Amino acid sequence: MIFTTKAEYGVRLLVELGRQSRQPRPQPVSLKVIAESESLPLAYLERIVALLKKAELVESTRGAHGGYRLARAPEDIRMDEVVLALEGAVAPMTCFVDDSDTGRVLCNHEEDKGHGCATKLLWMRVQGGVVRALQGTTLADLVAFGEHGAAGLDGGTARPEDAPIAVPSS
Amino acid sequence: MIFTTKAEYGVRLLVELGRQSRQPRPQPVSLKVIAESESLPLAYLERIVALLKKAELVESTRGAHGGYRLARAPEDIRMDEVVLALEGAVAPMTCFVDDSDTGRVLCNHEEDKGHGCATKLLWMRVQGGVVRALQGTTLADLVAFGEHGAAGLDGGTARPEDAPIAVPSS
DNA sequence: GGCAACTCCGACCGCGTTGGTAGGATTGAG
DNA sequence: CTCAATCCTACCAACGCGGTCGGAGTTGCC
Repeated sequence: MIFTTKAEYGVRLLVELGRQSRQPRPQPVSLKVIAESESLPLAYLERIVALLKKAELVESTRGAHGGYRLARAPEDIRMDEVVLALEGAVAPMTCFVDDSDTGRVLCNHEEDKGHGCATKLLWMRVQGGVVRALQGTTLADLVAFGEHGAAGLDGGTARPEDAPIAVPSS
Repeated sequence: MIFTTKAEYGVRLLVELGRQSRQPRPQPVSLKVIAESESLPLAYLERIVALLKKAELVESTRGAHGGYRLARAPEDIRMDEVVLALEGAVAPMTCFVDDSDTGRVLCNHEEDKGHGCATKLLWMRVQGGVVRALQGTTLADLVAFGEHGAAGLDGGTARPEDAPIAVPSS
């Protein structure tokens, strides 16, 4: 499993806020409303939205009739930011560490007697695929998708026809 | 983190076998040799290679001078098969279940009052990216990459220039 | 002022998975 | 026979995930 429920719930929450944000006078939405609307545990949502706030993706107003709203327009919220805030990072393997100077990704066991870590090529490609999907999707896309149904699902998704990639018996 | 060490060790193991398989008279390689060569725990490797054998990706000969060898040529071993055997499946979220009749992926909470689960679009795109990277890479690619160094890393990988996607403080 | 509705914050906890280890049974070459 | 290898099952510590609880701070409204 790639993502946990943090990402799932967090994105659902943002979509809900994104719907509200298009109204003429967008009022802040309380977590209680969202929790009931999406059938999610309120206390858990609180911790999730805290991550989004720390990343400056949402803003909050406290007190009665308070709540949350988007810090930017849905078109300007890319999903790589969101997932980074919620899940911490998208790295395919634990051996992927960041060289904090250059920002380049590299592998722990590089020095394996001459030939570098052969698996690196694979993990780089996988990560590239994930990152591209994340960067190419905005919150506005998801909000629109929620309205119009399944339209746009095939845009760059290329659902594997021959390989089910289904959940096995395990 | 997307993959566990099962995938990491398993792929390393296959790469090692892939190197051997190109010799004129390919002898089976014992796990002990691989474990020492890659600095991996032998007992754990045994369990991992069992998964590969069950998926008919490797063959074994028992007894003295026994060991493992690839069941096919490295060019015919695609990484989606390998990861499926090792990790069980590649699904971005727990809510992705397989409709075992059609093989189509769908989501648990479809009926959210009219507008379908809006996050589905995102997870489909992500999964598509992963699956395409996995299907587009063969064991032969990894073996060749291990020899020639970093050549070929950019082939379709599109390393994100502006987004470090680095491991954060967490 | 006081209450109710919110956000905020830290501690706690059961559970399943991950990453190993231990120990032995079986098989085959020399 | 003996040694080297695969095979197989059980066991275990540590960790992260998903979630709860209780309380403290903030604000609108009567």
